[in-house]
Amino acid sequence: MQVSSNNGLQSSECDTIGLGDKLRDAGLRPTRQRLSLAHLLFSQGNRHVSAEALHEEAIIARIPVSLATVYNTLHQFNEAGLLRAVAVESSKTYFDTNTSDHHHFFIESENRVVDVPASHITVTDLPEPPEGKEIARVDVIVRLRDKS
Amino acid sequence: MQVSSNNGLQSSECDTIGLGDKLRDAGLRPTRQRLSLAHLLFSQGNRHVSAEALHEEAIIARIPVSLATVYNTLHQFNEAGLLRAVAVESSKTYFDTNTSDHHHFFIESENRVVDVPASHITVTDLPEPPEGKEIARVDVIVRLRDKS
DNA sequence: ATTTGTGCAAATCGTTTGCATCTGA
DNA sequence: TCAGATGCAAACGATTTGCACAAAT
Repeated sequence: MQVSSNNGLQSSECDTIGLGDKLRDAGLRPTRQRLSLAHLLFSQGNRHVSAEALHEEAIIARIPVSLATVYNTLHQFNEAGLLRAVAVESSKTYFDTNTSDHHHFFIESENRVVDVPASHITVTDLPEPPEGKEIARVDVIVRLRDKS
Repeated sequence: MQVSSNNGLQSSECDTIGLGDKLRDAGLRPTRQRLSLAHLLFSQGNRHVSAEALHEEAIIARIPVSLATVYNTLHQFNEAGLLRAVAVESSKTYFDTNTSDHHHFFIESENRVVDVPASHITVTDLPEPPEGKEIARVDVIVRLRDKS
């Protein structure tokens, strides 16, 4: 839960070096705002953020970045495989920093996405995909409601 | 007025009488536009429609109905359990006329939702829901991409 | 210097809402 | 009658886009 980020310049190459390479490898220029956002996203364990939430976080951390850039960045990260957009029936889009094979709870009352605890859920008996298609991935959403 | 509130008779492609009862049972007044939309929705087998698509269909079928009413109606049907909103990562909301327990393909290249052929897909090893929550339902989305 | 990213505001898109007008029971 | 439905247009929230400016290579 460390939040304080050096606003902008990162002369200390501790973990921003890794991020820089990560971005470069993904074909993205390691700019200030991309590095900052990447830091917010990837240095706090697995997260599920909306663009708006990340933007607010950035502002609070005194990282000057516009909402448009946050959207751009999230999509670029998503396409680069650094993030994963989660499919939930909600007006907003959520991005998951955990790109490994796993599934989600969706808490209806809070509009919140949570990882399903490790390695639970097994999907078997998958159907044949239609002609000319292949399975890109399988998403399981366990929708939770408040116990009545 | 007819008195039946049984569930035995399903109207797939019959008259609007069955639909009228269906709506009445759901606590919805069987108005012209609701009956017409219900007819479009339920007399053609299982469908996955967006509000806009259904609206266009209605216009083409010379059923005068506003887009706002289509939205209202879809949501009312959804809450009444006559339809099911499908969670896909897409800007639009899709409604499924098949309310039974089943799962979906999502064809990325066409932004289209399709039922998974009967009774395929088994989900096991479901996790314990967090304290105070219960599982409302489990959705599986098999995302398909064009075979490369 | 050239290319790519960024910020801002305006534009878009899907969806919702306010309100005056209709309609079905 | 009269609560409940409908249509329209304006309002809305999330996301995108156009373009001038700034930063990275």
